[in-house]
Amino acid sequence: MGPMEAATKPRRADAERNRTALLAAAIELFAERGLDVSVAEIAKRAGVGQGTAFRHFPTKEKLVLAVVRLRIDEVIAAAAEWEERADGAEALFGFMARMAEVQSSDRALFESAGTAVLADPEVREAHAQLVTVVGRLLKRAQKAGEVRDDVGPLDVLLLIKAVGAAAESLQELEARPWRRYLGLVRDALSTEGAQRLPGRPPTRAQFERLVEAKLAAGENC
Amino acid sequence: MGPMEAATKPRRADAERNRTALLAAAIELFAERGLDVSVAEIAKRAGVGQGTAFRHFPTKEKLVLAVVRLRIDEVIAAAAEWEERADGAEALFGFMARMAEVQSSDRALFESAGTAVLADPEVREAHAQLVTVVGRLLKRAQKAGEVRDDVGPLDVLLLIKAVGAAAESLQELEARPWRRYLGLVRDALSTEGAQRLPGRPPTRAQFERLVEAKLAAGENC
DNA sequence: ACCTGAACACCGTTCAAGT
DNA sequence: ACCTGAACACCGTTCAAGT
Repeated sequence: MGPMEAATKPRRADAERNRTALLAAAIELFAERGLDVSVAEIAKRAGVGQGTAFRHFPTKEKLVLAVVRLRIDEVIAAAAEWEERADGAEALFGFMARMAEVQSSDRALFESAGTAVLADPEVREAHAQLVTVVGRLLKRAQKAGEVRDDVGPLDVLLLIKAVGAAAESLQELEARPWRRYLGLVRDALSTEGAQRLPGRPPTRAQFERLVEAKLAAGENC
Repeated sequence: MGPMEAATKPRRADAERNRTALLAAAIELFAERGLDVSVAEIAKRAGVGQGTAFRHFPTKEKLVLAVVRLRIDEVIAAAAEWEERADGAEALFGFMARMAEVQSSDRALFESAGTAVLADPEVREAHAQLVTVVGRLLKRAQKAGEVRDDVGPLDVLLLIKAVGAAAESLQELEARPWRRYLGLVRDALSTEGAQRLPGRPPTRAQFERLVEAKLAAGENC
């Protein structure tokens, strides 16, 4: 193994196997029954002792965050795809639809979207990447004159979260309830009939400071 | 006491006092530290044994629902006020701003907005009232030609939830972050530049059926 | 009729003992 | 170096004993 792979420290073969088994079990169970499945059950489905689960993920939250990280990577890939496939508003809303769907199909990503997630360094980096690529999609749609100028990439991500929140109550009622609220967001972001917006677009720098302040203040024993 | 007051069954004096003390303590603690404060702590602040808490509210969820019910009553009152004070879009968005603020100041209302809340008969009735009065506000704004015709009162309530979800991450960053996203919703609901929306406005009848289906299926041991 | 605190089940987390 | 299951603390809920 070359020096480039130093990032992922080498693990014993069984440890590596157990880790991936735990992640797979967690993904399955979180998607099936939400975030309140017990770690004991995840460990059982993965075929390991519960002590092993806590060795790999020292807290349940860390396990959730590992799953969230995988989902964000998925979403980043989708954004990159749309960046090549289309342009302007089409690419932006194509991506937003994809992310809304991922969010609806897995509550893990949604429930922990925005707030404490950024405390985890890995998730933080993935989030930064996501903001960057969404920023590119947004800028192109704005340059084309199709999307209003007074919103930023973090607004876009928060709006996807908003769409998921609205659609959540209608989950079992329709196939893709988020389509309706994404339609409203499309009209909201359109340059047509855009009124002056209160406040300024949130920035990643602000987000970072907010997280650091929380980490400093919160004595999460 | 006349036959009209049969709704609220009479309680012993100490029971009545304990019940209100519990509710007051719950309101305080939920607002301060979120829904994860323990019932034991609520009981302690109310100055009663924890057994007493469970006698009045047989489950923690019931206690939360009682608080939610009070908040909904508050919001209904605000809607009625705006109905008298103003007209058209002004009244609708004045109300929406008020509800967004209540939602931001107390996570209890927000976290349990939309889904399982309607299983509780009291909350269900309050919710029905809320939908009715919001429907009136909405209809007037639509008649005035200021708000698009293809949305219903439940859309409005879900959009307020959405605004709260978007603003949540920015809570400590700005004073009233929801104002920004309510601004976007205003543009989305405006007749100006409204594109055809996928799906149909959700109805209360659908909501009721959804809840009944959940109650029938869910064997919440 | 209502109050109380001890007792129970469950879950996240830790750790001594194994390989 | 890693695995394991028993043990601990905490929380929602129940209940026998009190008034």
